[in-house]
Amino acid sequence: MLKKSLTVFFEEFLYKESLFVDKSVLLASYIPETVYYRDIEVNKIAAILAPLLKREKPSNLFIYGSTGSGKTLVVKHIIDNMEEVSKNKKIPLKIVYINCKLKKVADTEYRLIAQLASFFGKSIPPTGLPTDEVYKIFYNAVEQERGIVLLVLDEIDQLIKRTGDNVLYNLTRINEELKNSQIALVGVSNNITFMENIDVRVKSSLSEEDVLFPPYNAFEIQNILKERAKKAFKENVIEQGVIEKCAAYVAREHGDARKAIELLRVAGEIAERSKSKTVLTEHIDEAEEKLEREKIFDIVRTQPKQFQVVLFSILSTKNKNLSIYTGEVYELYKRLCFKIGLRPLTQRRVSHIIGEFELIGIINTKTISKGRYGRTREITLSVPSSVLPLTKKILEEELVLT
DNA sequence: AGGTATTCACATGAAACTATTCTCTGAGTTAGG
DNA sequence: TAACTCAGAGAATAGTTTCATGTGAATACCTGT
Repeated sequence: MLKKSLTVFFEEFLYKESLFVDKSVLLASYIPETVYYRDIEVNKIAAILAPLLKREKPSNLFIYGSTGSGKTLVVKHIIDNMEEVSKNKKIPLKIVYINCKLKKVADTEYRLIAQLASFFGKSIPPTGLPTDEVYKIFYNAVEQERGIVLLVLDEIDQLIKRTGDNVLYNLTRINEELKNSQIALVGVSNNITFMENIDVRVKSSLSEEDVLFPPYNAFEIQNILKERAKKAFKENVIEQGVIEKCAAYVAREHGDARKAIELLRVAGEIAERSKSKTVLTEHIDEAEEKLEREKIFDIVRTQPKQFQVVLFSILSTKNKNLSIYTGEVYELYKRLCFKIGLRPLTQRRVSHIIGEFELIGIINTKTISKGRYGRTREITLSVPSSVLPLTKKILEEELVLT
C-alpha cells in the first residue's frame, strides 16, 4: 500500500513539469557572471587589487556594508576574474579566501591560521600545538611562496569579536619579518562599528583603503531578482507582481538581496509542491512564513539542552503577564531543571544565555530599571505568535526525551 | 515641596576553573639481528 | 639497536563558575519653608 503510493509519488515527481530550469541560480553559493549595481565598488576594488598581477603588494583593503549588499559576491567575482587572468597569462597568483564565521574552521585565531596554512598544503592538527608553532608553519609556507599572498577574510567582525584583534595584529606585522614574500589583507565585515575597539595600529594598517557597500534599494533588488529569475525559472512562470512584492518586502528591512533571492526560491518550491503552474504572490507570503518558521525551529532544535530549558522557561513565563523579567525566568528555569534532573546553571550563566538568544534574534530584551525594585531585563519575544505553540511542543519533546 | 541618599535586582566584565580532545616527548619495553 | 607502546606534560576550546563592580530610578529620608 504504502510502497505503491510512494512509487506513484516518485513517478509523478519525475514526470511533473518543474517550474525551475536551474535552481542553483537561486542558491547562496551561486556567483553570477555580471554583478549589477556595484560597478563603482567593483572598479574600486579591482583597481586596488590589480597590482597583484604585477607581483606588487596591493594596499590592505577593508570592505564593509550590511548583510546581502553584495560584498562577498563582488569580492569572489573579482577573485575569480583575477585568477582567470593569471591562469591565461601564467602569472603566479596566490589568493586565499576564508570565511571567518565558519564554526570549527576559522572562528578562532588558532583555527584561522591553521586553515590558512592548509591552503599552502600544510596540515595542522585541530589542537595540541602551541599557537606560535602554527604561526611558524604558516610563516614558512608563505615565505616559500616567494611572492604576494592575498588573504581575504570574510566576516572578520565575527572573528575579532570572539578572539580580539590579536590575529590581525600578527598578520599585519608578519610582513615585517617576511623576506621573500608579502601578505596583503582584505577584510570583509557586516558590521561597521566593530572597528572602533581595535588597536589603532591594526586599524590604520588594515584599512589603508576601504570600500563601503550601501544596501540595495527596492528598485535594484527588483532587477536583480528579475535577472536571476530569468535564469532559474521557466518562462512565464512568475506572475505579475511577485518579484515586486518580494523586493518590497526585503527592501523594507535592510535591502538584503540574499534574503530576497532565498525568498523567491522558496516561493518557487512551494508553488511547485502545491502543483501550481505559476508562482503567485501568495506563495511569497507563504515562503516568508516558512522561512521564519524554519529558522526558529532549526535554532530551537539544535540548541544545547541548557539553552532549551532556558528558552522554554521564557516561553512559559510569557503566558502569565505581558512582560517577562530575568528573575522570573530563572526561578522557573530552576524548577524545570529540578523536574528533569538537570543541574541548574548559575544566574550569571542564564543571564548570558538570554543574551545569546537575543543575539540570535528570537527574543528582544531591554534592560530597564524598576527603581526600588531593582534592575532587570525586560524580555519580549520577536517570534510570530503563530509558531509559539509548535515551538513549545518541540522543546517539550526535546527535553522530555532525555 | 524639593533635594539627596539608599536600595533593589539584576546587568556586565574579567578571570579562573573544568572537561575534552589532541600532540609531542621521552622513558620503558619488545623483538629481531 | 630499532621499533613500538604508553604515560605525562602542554595546548586549544567550550562551557561554566566565581568574584567584583556597575547602574537607573522608585522610594526613604531630610531640610528648610
